[in-house]
Amino acid sequence: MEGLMEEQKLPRREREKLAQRQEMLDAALDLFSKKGYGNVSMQEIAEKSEFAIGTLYKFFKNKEDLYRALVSEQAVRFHDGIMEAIAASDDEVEKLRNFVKAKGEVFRENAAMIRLYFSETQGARHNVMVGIDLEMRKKHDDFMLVLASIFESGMDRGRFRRIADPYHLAVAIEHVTNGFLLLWLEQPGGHPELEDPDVILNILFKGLLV
Amino acid sequence: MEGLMEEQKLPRREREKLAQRQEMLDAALDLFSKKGYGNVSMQEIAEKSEFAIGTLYKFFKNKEDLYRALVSEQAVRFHDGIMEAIAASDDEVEKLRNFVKAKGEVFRENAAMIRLYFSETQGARHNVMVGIDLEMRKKHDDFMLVLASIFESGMDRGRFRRIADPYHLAVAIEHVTNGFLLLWLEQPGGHPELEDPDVILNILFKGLLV
Amino acid sequence: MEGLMEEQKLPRREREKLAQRQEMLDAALDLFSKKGYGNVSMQEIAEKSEFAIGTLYKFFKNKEDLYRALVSEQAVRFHDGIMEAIAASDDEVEKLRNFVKAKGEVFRENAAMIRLYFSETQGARHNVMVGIDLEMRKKHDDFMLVLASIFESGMDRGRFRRIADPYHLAVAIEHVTNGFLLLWLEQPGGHPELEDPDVILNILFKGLLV
Amino acid sequence: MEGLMEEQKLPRREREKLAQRQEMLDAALDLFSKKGYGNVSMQEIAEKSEFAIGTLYKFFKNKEDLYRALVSEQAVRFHDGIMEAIAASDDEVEKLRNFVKAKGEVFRENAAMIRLYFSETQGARHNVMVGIDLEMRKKHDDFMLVLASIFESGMDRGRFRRIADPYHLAVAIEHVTNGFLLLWLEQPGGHPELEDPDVILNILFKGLLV
DNA sequence: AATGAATGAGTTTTCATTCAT
DNA sequence: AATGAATGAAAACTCATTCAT
Repeated sequence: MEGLMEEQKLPRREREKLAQRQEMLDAALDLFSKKGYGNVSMQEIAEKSEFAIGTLYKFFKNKEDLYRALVSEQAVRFHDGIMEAIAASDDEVEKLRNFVKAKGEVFRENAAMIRLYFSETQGARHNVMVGIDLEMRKKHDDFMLVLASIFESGMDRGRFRRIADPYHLAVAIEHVTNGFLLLWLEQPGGHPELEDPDVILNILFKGLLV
Repeated sequence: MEGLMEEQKLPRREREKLAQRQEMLDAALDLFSKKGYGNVSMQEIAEKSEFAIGTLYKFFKNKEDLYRALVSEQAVRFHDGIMEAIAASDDEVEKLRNFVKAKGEVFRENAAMIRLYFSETQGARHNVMVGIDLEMRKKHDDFMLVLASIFESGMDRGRFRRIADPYHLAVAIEHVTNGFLLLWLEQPGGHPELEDPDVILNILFKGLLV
Repeated sequence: MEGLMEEQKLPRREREKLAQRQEMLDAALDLFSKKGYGNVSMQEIAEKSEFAIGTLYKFFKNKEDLYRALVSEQAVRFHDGIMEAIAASDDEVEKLRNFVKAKGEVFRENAAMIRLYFSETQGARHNVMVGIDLEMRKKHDDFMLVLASIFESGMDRGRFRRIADPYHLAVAIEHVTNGFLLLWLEQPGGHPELEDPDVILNILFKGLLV
Repeated sequence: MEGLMEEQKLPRREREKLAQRQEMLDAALDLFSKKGYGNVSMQEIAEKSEFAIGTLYKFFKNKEDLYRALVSEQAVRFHDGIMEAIAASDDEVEKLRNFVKAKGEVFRENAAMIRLYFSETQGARHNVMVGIDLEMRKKHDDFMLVLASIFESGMDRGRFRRIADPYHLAVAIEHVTNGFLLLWLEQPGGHPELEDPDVILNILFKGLLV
């Protein structure tokens, strides 16, 4: 909302520039998520976004810079959105529910981006971002600490049982949600029950053992 | 065990060939896991494995074929090892414990291979294997069904409470273990408590909610 | 002197244009002499001279044209200055002394320009000016004839011995001065004795052989 | 002479490699000397030498490396040849005569190379060899000292008059010969008298002044 | 008239793959 | 069978030049 208002205030030329930049990033996102970083040429991105190659290089220093911008800008948006959702309640259970809900929404709205996000935050971190994205990395680490603190305060306040280390629980909930969202990514709409956050939360909330 | 016996039966020439092939794959695994597929040249693999480039091409149709062989053979080992561990007990809880234990061991022994495993089973499946790895994919899907069936039979036999869909529980345990193992991958030895499978299992076994 | 008077007569607009043009050429001279033609972009010249690229192209058809203008204008100044110095006396010895003196002064005042002068009058005439600079070439050839005529008239008038063909002597004095000035260019101030023209002239004036 | 004998001893493969390398250098020399470094593409050199571009890069790390090899190998040959000619006599006058003669021969046999040599040893040293060719530079400086020492010993032995500093005389003879050879380069055969070394030497040997 | 954003041809360089030895 | 020299297509990137504003 604020973002929109700010954009309106920019001089026309600036707004155009931003729009162009976005078109380039959109084209790149589509191509990268379909074919993978290594199989997309700058030529292709230029053609798809309908700019000349030289223009791409006016906006991004090189291919890696373009890629980094793409991943990092989106990641910032994701994290910020999810953090906001968490902050919207004071109750720990509600916070977790909001987290799962918001993460699900982000996933469903940005499937293409998510594939990229996974290829960079999970495993093979060398692919393109060889030790780059320190900023992104930091964001993610901070976020895990926020999740952990939710479990901790829930325990302190007697809402949660101390079944495990709070940080371990943070890791668990982060990866369980990823797992389910990946499931959805593979066949969108194939698991409508997963759109209910409680289906996911119950796995942690209720004990499996009799 | 069986593998070894089979090899013994092969004529010398054949055994040599297999050994050569393995040296190539080992060199490739090391390089790919360190630098990423796109940053490793066939020249490098040839040098590291001490074969001529042409010889590499006698064994593998092209670079992608070599990569595919590498990933799929490793994945086979990986899955087979874990399946075996699961089969070693009839008790569902014990099966899950064996699963977590075996997966952890495989991880710790094959960090290089794991990076590859993640870059191919998680998200960005396009990186190199654009729609390839069908065989691998199938293996993984089958494995998830095996996991699900453990939960199901546990429920049927009254060992587990029906807190969630068995397949969902399979997804959960798969990703929770991944999460913890990834943690270990980042700082090996940094989380010694995670070497106890029960620390991980408890997260699913015990209910968080009071 | 005349140059200045002419400029004063020009309408303001014209004078401004000439001044702008000169700023462009000055910036270009500095860059070309420091980095070489091939390593200087029009962008850089535009930035250094504080004009827009488009404006550069209003003044010069293209990069080569700008370069040509630069070299040829400098060469004109150079040759005119030296010709004037030569004309300032009627005595041949004095003419040669003035030539050496004036050439040395021009060198010391315009080291940047000199590097350009050498790269164009010596050897590798193709560098940029592939068969271009006919005008410049002509100037230089004429100048050699002037030098030769000094030797000739000196011989006719009995001031010089007929030790060699006058044109050969012209070539000799031209290159000997170049050699010494190049020496100075490499370590300015390193050879103060060379600022005395007679040190150079004596090499031709006095016979080496006993 | 020795060079040839050595080559004969090399294994066939090595000899072929050297021959290929030479073909590349020959093609490059021709193109560079005709069009200038900046106006010759690796593609062109590849085509002219009838190798694939990749093969060029097997022999030379990059374009600059190829250029450097070209200039420096030839320069070494030139300097060595001339040094040898100088060493062939004990008499100073004879040494200088041999120098002028040998330099003339080298010029006449290697006109294309000479253009390149000038563009790198004279003036605009940045063109390509920005502070590179230290080895070459050193060779040339050493050579000037050798020339100077000839003048010095000639003076000590009473063969030469002390008309100037020996190093200055070295600079003078180096540049006077360059001047005449450049003259010849412009119209080969146009100045047959310059093939007699004494025509050049007399300019220094005999005094101009009456 | 002045600007500088946009262009895209052209350059260097890499590397998977082939094939003669 | 094994080799590795040779290939050349394809990629990243630069920069002189144009032209709408």
